[in-house]
Amino acid sequence: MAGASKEQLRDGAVRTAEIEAKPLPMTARGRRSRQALLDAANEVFARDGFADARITDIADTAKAAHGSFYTYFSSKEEIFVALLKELEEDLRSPAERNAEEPAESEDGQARDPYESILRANKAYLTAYRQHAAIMIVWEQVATLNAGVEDLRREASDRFAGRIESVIRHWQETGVADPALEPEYAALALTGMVSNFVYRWSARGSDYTLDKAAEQLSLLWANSLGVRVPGNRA
Amino acid sequence: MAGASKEQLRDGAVRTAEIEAKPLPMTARGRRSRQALLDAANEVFARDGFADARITDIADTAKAAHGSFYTYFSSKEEIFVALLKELEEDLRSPAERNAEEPAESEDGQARDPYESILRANKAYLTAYRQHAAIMIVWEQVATLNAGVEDLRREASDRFAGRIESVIRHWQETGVADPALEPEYAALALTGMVSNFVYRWSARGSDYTLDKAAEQLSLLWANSLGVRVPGNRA
Amino acid sequence: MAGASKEQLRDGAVRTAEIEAKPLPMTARGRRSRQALLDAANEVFARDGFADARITDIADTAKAAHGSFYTYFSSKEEIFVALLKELEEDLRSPAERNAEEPAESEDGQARDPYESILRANKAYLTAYRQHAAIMIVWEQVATLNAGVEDLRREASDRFAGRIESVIRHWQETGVADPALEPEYAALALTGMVSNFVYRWSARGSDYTLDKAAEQLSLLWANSLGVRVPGNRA
Amino acid sequence: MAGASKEQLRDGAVRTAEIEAKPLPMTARGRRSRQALLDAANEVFARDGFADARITDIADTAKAAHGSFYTYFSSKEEIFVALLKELEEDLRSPAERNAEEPAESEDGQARDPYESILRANKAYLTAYRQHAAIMIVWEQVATLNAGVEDLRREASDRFAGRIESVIRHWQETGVADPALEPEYAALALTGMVSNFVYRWSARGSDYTLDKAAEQLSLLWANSLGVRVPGNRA
DNA sequence: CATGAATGAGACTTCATTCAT
DNA sequence: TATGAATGAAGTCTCATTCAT
Repeated sequence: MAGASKEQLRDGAVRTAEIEAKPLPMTARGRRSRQALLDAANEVFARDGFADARITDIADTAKAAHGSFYTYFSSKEEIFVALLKELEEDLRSPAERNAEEPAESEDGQARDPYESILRANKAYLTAYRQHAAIMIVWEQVATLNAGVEDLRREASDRFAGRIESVIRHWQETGVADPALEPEYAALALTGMVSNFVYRWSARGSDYTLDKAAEQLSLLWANSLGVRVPGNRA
Repeated sequence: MAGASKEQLRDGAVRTAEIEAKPLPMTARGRRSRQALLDAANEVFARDGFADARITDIADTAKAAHGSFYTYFSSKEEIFVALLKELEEDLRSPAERNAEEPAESEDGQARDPYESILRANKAYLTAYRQHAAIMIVWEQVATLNAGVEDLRREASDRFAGRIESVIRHWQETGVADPALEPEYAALALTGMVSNFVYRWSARGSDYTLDKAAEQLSLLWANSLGVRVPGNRA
Repeated sequence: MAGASKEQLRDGAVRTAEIEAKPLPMTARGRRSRQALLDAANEVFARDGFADARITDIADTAKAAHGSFYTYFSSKEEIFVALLKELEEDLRSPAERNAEEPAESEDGQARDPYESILRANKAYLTAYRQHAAIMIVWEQVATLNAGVEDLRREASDRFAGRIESVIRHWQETGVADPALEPEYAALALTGMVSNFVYRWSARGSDYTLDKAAEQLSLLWANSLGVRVPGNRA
Repeated sequence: MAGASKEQLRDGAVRTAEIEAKPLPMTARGRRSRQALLDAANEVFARDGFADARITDIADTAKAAHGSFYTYFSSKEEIFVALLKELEEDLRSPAERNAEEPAESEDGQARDPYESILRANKAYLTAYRQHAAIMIVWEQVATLNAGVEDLRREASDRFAGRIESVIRHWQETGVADPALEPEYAALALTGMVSNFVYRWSARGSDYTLDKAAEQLSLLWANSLGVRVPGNRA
């Protein structure tokens, strides 16, 4: 009478209690095992996608017994979400730390708008590239699961929101085209970059990162009406 | 998706592309059954995504016996591809027929570039909107299966390719920024639109289609350096 | 991604729909298979009890593939309940048909009260004996599952209720001790019989059915104050 | 109860009876831990029944590590038997001490038979009531495991045996109906009481203990032919 | 002794696919 | 062709029990 039976018999009332996330391990050994499973999950999800990833494979890859998986996670969903949260930290560092830097360059001058755009795009492309496989899976799963969808929307809204205020600021200071709706523009332009890198990763294209960053930034700058140094009047 | 499926997808990456073993039905009754299955598949894929769609559900939705499915299709992949081919016809009509029109308006004048962009975007948004759910699934499956991936790349390359030549033409005629690489720009801009409509569908946003088309076209025109009528110099 | 995954991903909202009982089979072959599973379940439950019965064993006993079980039942609980319902029919026939007979014997005389008791007890013992193993399991499972508990209570209340009115009638006609509360007495006396037969079955006792019926009836008659023919004044 | 359990129960039927391998703890701390596990087991068995009780839960409830369970007990069966032995002490005190009292009341007169019955029933109902949940589990497990079955039969035989001699004695002294077989009567009447209290516990009935004791005793006395003070001739 | 992590056998379920009618 | 029952491989999850610290 493995598993299901108890719940079924007792109307689930007694022990169900929603989806109680497993507690973090207390010992160092436990932490190592949990981390090994997360690393393995990253590898397996990246390779097989969400739907085809098997818990068995994750455990095997982590060199753990099947059952050990359930010591730390209660489902494929749960480890996937845990993985994304870990990933977010990584992404926030390179991608956002940059944006949080002062708007001035080293020489104390206000940073040139085009240069800001270029730096941001380069940072984004770099970060995405590094985690491309799992990012793609993330995008795929987003449509299926509310929790994941939220994480994703949150992440992209945070980014788009920052861009939106920058655009607004540039409009106020006469740098950007006032005919644009900052909300639409921010959504469209951030989407342009993420879609570009997605397709770029999906096919084995041979665009270089620098060239891509430069072209995307040029489109971005033009579209906003931001002057690009060294470009035609 | 028990067991078999994974293998199929994997093998599919290698072999699928041109299977389509089952012959089209000869009798009217047969054609009706096949069409019912296709319609049902559209509904089920749109609702459940590819991985979670069950052949059982497709058959049930089509009010056919499970076994009947195999009279017309030999796998989930096959009916999915058949569905996409049907879909492409629909998409080509509104979205591309437009683009295939002569570049001149009725009065014999060369069509205004911005107007071209606006028309194209509006047509694309309209078509995508109509088939949003299945388009999203298409995008998801693209990474999993080579046959589907090909269909998808083909479709978007066809579109991006056309844009690419337009840009090239506009650069030659001094309408568009010569600093742009047409290939990058076409990929990025078509991606911008498709990503926008994707996110737009995913959330229940309340942007109107006209406003969205206008803003996207404005960004697009600006980014290329195409003059927008009635906008600041 | 077998089973669980879909439900988990989609919040269970779409397809869960409570516990939709499987439809009865449409073909004769299907009916035969279903019946074979029920018979097998009877055998397995009787031998192993509810908790230790394995679906695998039921399927094997019925000479069906594991998966076939799920064509007709969706869980161990469901087949168990189906089995009990079938059992009830059997029990009702010998045990109750008897009680529903006219209160007069063939010669047109009002039936002797003691004789009524004896006949009822003998019928009950006979029926219970025949299905002893599964009845015991029924009693065990009753505490665990609300649906089964209800079935059981219903069955015994129906029996106790009938006894209660008989006692009341005998009290009114001066046959039975008026100091008794019919409700308590009915519960206690029906319980006495069912408990007796339960313990009797559990151990391999060597009491004979006739002797047991006679002794139980004697206790029963005495306790109510019903005169027993041939007994001391 | 994954896998192992079934075998254990089966083997248990053959071997269990006298295992009790683990030695009692030497230190005070050890004794406290053991007792905490027993108390926890009582709670968990009462709530979940035997088959669904998990060692994990027992350990958790006792606020002990899972591993600690095995310091004191080597299986679910073992702790269950240990628990029953503890329980028996409790039951023997109120229920049997009473019966072991001299058959005379304080004034030196032989105790009235009806009064004896009433006292015994009241004591039994009280004791059972107090431990109802675990008693029910006991009854259920009895069919599964020989060791437990023995304990149970021993307990009820001890009780029924005593009743049997009382009946025999009353028959010899002309107090009870000589047509009764003392063995049957004792089994049936003790069963009547235990079944009554069982059903009474199972449903949330509102019978009072005193009323129940009185009615059961009345039935009991009547059935034996024992004169009930204050009742009709 | 206590702890909590690790193990793995075993049971459950699903569903694509085949087949007899 | 249509039907619906049968099959079984594959994957999920649980939990008693062992073990290193």
